[in-house]
Amino acid sequence: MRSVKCEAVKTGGESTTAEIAGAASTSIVLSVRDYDLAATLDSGQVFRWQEHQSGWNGVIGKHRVRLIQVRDGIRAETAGPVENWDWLRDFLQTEVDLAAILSTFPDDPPMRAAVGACHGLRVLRQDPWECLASFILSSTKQIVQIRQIISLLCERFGEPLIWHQVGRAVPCAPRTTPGSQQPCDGAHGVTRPAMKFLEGEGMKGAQFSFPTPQKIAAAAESELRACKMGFRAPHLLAAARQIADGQFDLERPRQLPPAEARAELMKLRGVGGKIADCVLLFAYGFDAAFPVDVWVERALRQLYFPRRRVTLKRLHQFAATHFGPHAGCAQQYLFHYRRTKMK
DNA sequence: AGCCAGGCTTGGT
DNA sequence: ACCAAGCATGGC
Repeated sequence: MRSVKCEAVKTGGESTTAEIAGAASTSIVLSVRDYDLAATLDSGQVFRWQEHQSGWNGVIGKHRVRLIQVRDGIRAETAGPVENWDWLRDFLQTEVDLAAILSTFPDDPPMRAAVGACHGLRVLRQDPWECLASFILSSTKQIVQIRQIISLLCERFGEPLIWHQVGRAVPCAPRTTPGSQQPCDGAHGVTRPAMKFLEGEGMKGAQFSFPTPQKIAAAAESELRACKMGFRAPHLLAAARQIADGQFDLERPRQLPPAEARAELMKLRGVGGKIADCVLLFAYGFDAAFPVDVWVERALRQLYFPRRRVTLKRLHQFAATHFGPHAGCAQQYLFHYRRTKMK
């Protein structure tokens, strides 16, 4: 039995429970402990989530979603009715036992400090293509700039989701199904959004799906450069083409042992060791993958090797042996701790 | 092996 | 208001 509470859908006084009854609703509360939504969505794993009026607006696949931290877990609201919320649980990884992961971390002062300062920080599970493309665009960029590039990319190459009805289109009239209560607005075959949040400023940048590899592959390099991605444009274009023409199978790394999956990803243009590690961890769920960026490098040097000269290679060796089977999660704590809580 | 490749932020004046 | 320096990673 899943630890999920289902909320009633407000449709003319009628009360339905999603999932249990197999009916669709536009909101749900995923009950979960030890989950800091803000820290998780703002820890350099994902780049499209915007905080707005004490909630977070974003896109998961073709779903426009608003997430709110509530007492017992995370409340989600969507644009259209949803019958099965597994995609949301998968993205948020709400069924992961965080305490069990933390118990595998090394018991040393730096790790205790990082964990103590970042309660409820989680590792998400992203779509491989979106994750790969995002991290190709991340190289030598700061998080604010990565956000801007991806936002432009989605605006110009993604599908508009403004009035998007998840699943099949619902006819305008007559009304028979719950969750499609609005009168026709002239656009046949779509319904109007159920929630206020789906209109206005709060959803800027969260109105488009992430463009497919096919869509990017068909773009001109100059169009991509116009999204301010600079020298990353040819990298993204080449990677998109490798995937679009079937030369590279995004599902393959999933079935490979970690080292081989990493090597496979590094066959893609614009993907080196660091970006491969990010995709292994954030998209494919290789829990031991340990991406080392400047923040993590600084954290490792300051916390584990103060006043000692250590090569980057040595840091990698240390990381590979010291942090255990969930090193990637440990890395996320070190990253967030160093970036937001130290000096 | 060292240099180059956007553009945004930061800090100095 | 303006300008220079810093960032941060893969490719040649």
